[in-house]
Amino acid sequence: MTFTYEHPRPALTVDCVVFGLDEGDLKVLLVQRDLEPFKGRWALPGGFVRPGESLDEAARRELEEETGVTAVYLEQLYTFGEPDRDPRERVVSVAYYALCKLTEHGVQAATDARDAAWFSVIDAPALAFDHDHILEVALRRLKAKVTYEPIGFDLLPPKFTLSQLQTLYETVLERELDKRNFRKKILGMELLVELDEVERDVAHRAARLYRFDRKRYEQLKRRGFSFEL
Amino acid sequence: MTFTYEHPRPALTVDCVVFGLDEGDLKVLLVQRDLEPFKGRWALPGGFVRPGESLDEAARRELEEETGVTAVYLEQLYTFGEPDRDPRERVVSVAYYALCKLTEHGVQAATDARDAAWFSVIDAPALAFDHDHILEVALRRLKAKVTYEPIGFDLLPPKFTLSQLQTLYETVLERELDKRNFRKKILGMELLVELDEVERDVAHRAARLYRFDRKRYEQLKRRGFSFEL
DNA sequence: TAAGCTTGGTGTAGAAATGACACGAAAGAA
DNA sequence: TTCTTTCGTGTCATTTCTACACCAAGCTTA
Repeated sequence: MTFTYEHPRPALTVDCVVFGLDEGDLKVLLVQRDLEPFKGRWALPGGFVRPGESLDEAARRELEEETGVTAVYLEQLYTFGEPDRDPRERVVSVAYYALCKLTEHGVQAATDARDAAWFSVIDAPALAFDHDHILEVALRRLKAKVTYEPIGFDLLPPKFTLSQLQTLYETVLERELDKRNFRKKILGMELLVELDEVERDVAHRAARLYRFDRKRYEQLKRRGFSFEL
Repeated sequence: MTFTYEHPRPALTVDCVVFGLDEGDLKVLLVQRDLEPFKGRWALPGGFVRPGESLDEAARRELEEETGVTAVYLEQLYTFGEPDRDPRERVVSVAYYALCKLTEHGVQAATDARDAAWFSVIDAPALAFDHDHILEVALRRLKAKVTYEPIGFDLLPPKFTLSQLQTLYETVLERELDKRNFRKKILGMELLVELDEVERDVAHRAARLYRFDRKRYEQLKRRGFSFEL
């Protein structure tokens, strides 16, 4: 079956930059291409937008299909449409970035569908197409976004310590933060619920666990609160 | 001549939200549709992306063709791809927003190409397709952006007074600012050059004219300066 | 079981940024 | 010459930011 139009149309794809957090290491999920062009090179997971599905849906579907990851946070990043970004033909790609809890999508993603694997963003390999550029834009956006919206929680397990949270911010922002000031700021936002529970199996004093109160966040956001770090 | 593909492809368009400033009034440039669907309704200027042209180029070209406006500032906004946003067939639209000096593209735009006209954003008519929604997103983005990047200058003539600049911010942000604090902040950024010139033909004390030092802005930006208001 | 190691958890003070506030000067209009 | 309008300017109180250090808890190991 074929489809015919009066004017040429670019192919439309979605690509996803999926971030995960492994201790003090920011990781990105890549898939290895098994077709030309760029066969064998690593690339962002993505694929064609299907009829009847929205762009968001396409991004979520491709991510799930190609890597098995069901990301919690997914946001449109930018649309890349340089005429020659794909050597075969014109392809316009709507890029998304996603955050997911690495603990839940651990190493098995590497064996799941195709060849997917997590790479440190600092030493990721050279990617296919203009995906290096897309990754760069995504990183810039992530850094900007965490400073004024509490999206970082989507990178952590549901229960976390304040130290983990601080490490997250330090990792993403690539700078150190003062422990006391950080705790003051974060707790002052009143977005965290202190749990009656502490860390387990650590070789030192166990830290208190917290969870992110998403409901409260939605509330405060509607009332126009800001969440700058 | 026709074009045939193995899979269905959405049509790809660009749409532009063009902002202009008329004293204390933020305006948006609209065109009246002369074809079904939504014939006679006002809509954002835009059109199909042509082969060989980038998305940015397409936006600039459509804007120029449909309205005669050559906007100074143009930035990609968001890509809208709900399957049913166009009743005829699937159309994915990459939306841009643009800022231009209304003084240079005054009322003549209304008579130029087709039927283009400036509307106050506060009482713009109901638009075709999902353009109301796009306009809303553009406004939100513009408000956010002016608070941390000095893009507002692209809405003013090359030489302007501090009062004009303040009115601009007050208009876009929809809140009043303190004159003395505003001047302190703005001049403290060292982005303005004081000219040896004052306003003319005003029925009161003439104000000093300034111009935006774009070179210096690029410099400071590279050095990581921020420009929060 | 005592000493040691590691991380958890807490407050204060000086510096900087913010926000509120009022009046004389300039220039054209009446 | 008087009136009207906008221009242009500084200070002070409050809030926010930033830098900084020590004891407590709990496991490890000698």
